[in-house]
Amino acid sequence: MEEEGALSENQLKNWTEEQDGLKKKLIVYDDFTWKLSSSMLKYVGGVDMSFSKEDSSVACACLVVLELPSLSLVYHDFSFLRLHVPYIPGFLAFREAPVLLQLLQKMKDDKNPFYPQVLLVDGNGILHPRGFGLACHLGVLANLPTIGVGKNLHHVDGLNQSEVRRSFQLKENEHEQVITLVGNSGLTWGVGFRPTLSSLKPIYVSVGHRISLDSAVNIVKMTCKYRVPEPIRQADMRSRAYLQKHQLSLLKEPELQPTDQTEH
DNA sequence: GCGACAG
DNA sequence: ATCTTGTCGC
Repeated sequence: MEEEGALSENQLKNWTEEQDGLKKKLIVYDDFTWKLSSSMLKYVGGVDMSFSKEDSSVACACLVVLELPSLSLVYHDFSFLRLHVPYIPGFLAFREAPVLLQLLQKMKDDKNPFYPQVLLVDGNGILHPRGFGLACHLGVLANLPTIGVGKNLHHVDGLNQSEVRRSFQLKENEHEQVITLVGNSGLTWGVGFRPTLSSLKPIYVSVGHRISLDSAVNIVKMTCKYRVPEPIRQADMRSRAYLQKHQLSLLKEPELQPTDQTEH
């Protein structure tokens, strides 16, 4: 009834090799036909997952699509399932990417007109020990522009959460909404972002796939009503609500198949 | 060796 | 990730 325990070193090695292999396809500049400044960007997707506290292998994945500039919801879909892969820092994609890809693929198969032009992912992009987090992983496999959004900082290349918060407090930065995350190596990994100047806890935005950091930050700005960009926030709230409503029946079914339910 | 470590 | 109400403040 629980997820698998510790993984073999071989598995981690295989996963590392898979990340390094997929990383060769990563594109970190704007690779799309629409223009941010125009009204050609209409459909922004968001994905998130919630988990049962009784059985952490029971999960609900949610994909939403919001329409710009109103940020109104035009699509949402869920998948309820049992996960058999544990969460290991640096390997989140192997736990969450399969079901999220399935939700995207279903939209594509249905030729749904609201298929997202860009996807916001709860989890990092290149802000990752090997420069290939969940947002990159999803972007490459779905061949879709993606943006990574972390609610906590994954400590990479000497980056440190409290230091980022401190630099937002500096007087020279008191009017800054964005702080570039430059590691000890001199590489830029992403930005710390605060939706309001009074926000104490920033979010961390990094390039996923087929987008530049500058464009990624602009899209986050366009979709941020609260701390977390609205597409991810909607996917978060809806996956949590769906889980709480249905988990009783799910906990009773040891071998329940993944079930999709589209509503819109 | 020890601690840190997206969700 | 998950638990969890009210409450203080703009």
